[in-house]
Amino acid sequence: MQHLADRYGHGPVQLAEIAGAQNIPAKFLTVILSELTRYGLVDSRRGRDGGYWLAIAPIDISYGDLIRIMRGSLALVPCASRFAHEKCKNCVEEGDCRTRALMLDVRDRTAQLLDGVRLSDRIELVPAFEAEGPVNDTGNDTGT
Amino acid sequence: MQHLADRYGHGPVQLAEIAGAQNIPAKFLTVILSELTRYGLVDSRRGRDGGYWLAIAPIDISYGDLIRIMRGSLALVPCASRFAHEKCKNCVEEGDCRTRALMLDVRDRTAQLLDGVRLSDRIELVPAFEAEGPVNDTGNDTGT
DNA sequence: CATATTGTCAACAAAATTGGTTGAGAATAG
DNA sequence: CTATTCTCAACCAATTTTGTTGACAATATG
Repeated sequence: MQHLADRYGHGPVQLAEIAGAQNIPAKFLTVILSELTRYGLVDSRRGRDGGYWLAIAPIDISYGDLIRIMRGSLALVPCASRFAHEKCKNCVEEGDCRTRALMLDVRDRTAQLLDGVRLSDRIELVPAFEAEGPVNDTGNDTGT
Repeated sequence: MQHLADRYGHGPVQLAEIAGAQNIPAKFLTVILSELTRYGLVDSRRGRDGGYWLAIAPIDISYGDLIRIMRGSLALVPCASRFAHEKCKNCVEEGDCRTRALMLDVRDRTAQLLDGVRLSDRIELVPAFEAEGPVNDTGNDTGT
């Protein structure tokens, strides 16, 4: 999606290009892209010079929308979804569930962040984690 | 865990009691409780009048800790974990990954919330979702 | 029209995860 | 020594994730 957002307005992008950029098997990507197309997020054209492009301007779609469309909800548990609400199985009464109360809060915070970021936004990149250095107790015990 | 927190200081709680309260097969709960015991969150005693109790005072353990101990990390994707960091497979370079940048933010927000709530805290309960009423477009389109 | 190109889609399948069961112990109290 | 209660490894079944296969449909070009 981000790849398509970057190419928005520049005509169709071909499967092979996206697959290469995303390091994912081309055939598998067809499944994903076809799904996105069915969801209406992406348009496509077949044949020579065919490909995929965003059906919606990247400024008009947030990361929150994306997750809602593709995963059904931003919530971590079904009972904490605000729209696609569903009872968790084997759970206590919802009105008495402390876990649910917390998960609703987590969902709301996540939504507040992800609904504010559009596919067109320049996202502040974070440097890669320093892995397997000679010594790695560099004082950064920032939590998990 | 919440059940054990409520009973903290009142001696061992037996498997059967927790299984009943949590609506979960007793035999399955043994697996979970034994795991919690191995993780050091819970202590246990066998034999008559045996049972489980919290190894740590409920005021000294946050929901964030709980999730870190049991799931390894608060992050939704391995590369967004601050402590148990791991590369996601089939992913682009971490330093270039916008998804990771967002997921790190989500993790931080989640941590800020869950690290601030202790097992001993009285959690504001949320009324159960109104399900399957006669008409349910009650104007609450609050998002998913 | 023929052909090469490129997406579509249903069906299958391997691997991992989730949710759970079984059954043989081992500790503890009485 | 017996009843109670937790321990733990080894399964098992269902589901989800992560793909693969192959036949087909649309499009552009010559």
